[in-house]
Amino acid sequence: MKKNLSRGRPAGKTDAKDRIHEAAREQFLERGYHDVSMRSIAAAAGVDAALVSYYFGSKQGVFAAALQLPTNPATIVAEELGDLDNFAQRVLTRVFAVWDNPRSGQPLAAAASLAVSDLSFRRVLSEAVTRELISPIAARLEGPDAEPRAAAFAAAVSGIIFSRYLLAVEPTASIDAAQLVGQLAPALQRLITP
Amino acid sequence: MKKNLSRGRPAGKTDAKDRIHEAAREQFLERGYHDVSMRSIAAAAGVDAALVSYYFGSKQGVFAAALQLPTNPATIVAEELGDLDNFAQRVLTRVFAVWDNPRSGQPLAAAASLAVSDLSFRRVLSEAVTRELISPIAARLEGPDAEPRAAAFAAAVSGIIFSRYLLAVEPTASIDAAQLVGQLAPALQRLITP
DNA sequence: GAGCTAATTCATCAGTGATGAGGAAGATCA
DNA sequence: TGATCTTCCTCATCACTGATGAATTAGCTC
Repeated sequence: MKKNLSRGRPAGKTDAKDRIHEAAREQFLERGYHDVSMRSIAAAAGVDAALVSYYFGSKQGVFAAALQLPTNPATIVAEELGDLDNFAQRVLTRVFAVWDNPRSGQPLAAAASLAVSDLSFRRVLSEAVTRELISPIAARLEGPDAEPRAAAFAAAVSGIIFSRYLLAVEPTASIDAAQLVGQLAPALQRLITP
Repeated sequence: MKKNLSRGRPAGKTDAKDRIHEAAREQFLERGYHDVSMRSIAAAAGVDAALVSYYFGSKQGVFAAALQLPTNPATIVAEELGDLDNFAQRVLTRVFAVWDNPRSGQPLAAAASLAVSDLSFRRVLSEAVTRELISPIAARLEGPDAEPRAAAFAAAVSGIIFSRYLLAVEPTASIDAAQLVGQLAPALQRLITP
């Protein structure tokens, strides 16, 4: 549409890549993956659409770069794994804190929702869950069936996340986090220390 | 590409709509929503792409029609709601039976994964979960916080589904259904009858 | 047979992600 | 200084996508 009439490298320092990154992050967080286009990102950044490909390779590339996850869920587990008493309660409390915070929760939600619909992302996420969440927990558990029990715990937690943040099922989505912890923690704790 | 040279209504009875429906179902189940195009459906059905829109209105329309869910999850809950003893165990057993069966599980998985990535589908599914799953369960529960407790139960169950069938996290994805029920049922039962 | 409706293809539209060609500025090295 | 190379950037274009209006033909009703 709008011809720029200035081909070639512009004079002075260049911040186009940062502007693209910022515009991409804004749009992906607000509108999700499929409702954002290369061209809409480029337009918001005041740049030709080809430049997005030039810097980030592909749409998935921009997405991955824009949503650098600020809080790795695995670190939560690692930090709380010290002792297993009230493990469920502490993990849930921190999980809600992260996901309820827009700065960290929105990117996580965007990434998770893409993972469900995209095969290659799904494989990455599924392996990460096993490697960084389930295995460390299982290593601390006593008794038989450590691995499946840890997996059951992870599944339950991800279900809460799924319902509250991805599907937004009421009343789970709107309820106070502390109250939710109170209701869930005892049952989930039983999964790992029966 | 291939010109047909025969415009207008063809002679004889017409089964084009059924062929489209069948081709759509096949492709959606095998390749998911985004990797299937109107044109690929039409080609498989031996028909012009515009005919798909003509019969089903839109891509979402074909999708919804093609994946008429063969087993409504709500009926499982309704049928098991008779008494609350071992409710968790019975529901889990039936849930796994439905999702492990490809005929019913694949469409459910396809629908769920689209719901996560598409806003309008998400609203529909989220309201359906509240209306058809949580509210009926809550109505049977005694004590305070019936609604949130029912929601917590639904969240936990959907988490198992999410991990096992959508993300396919190991070992939850490959483990025997009966064993999974044994590990999960007691904890989940506590959510609805503490 | 006249007219209406249903079924079908075709042409076309605006939009998508991606890629190669080319141009202009800066960096490097003689 | 100048020649060459690399980086940054736009433009044109490709093969697709979902969608829609026009044209065409068959069957139905009166």
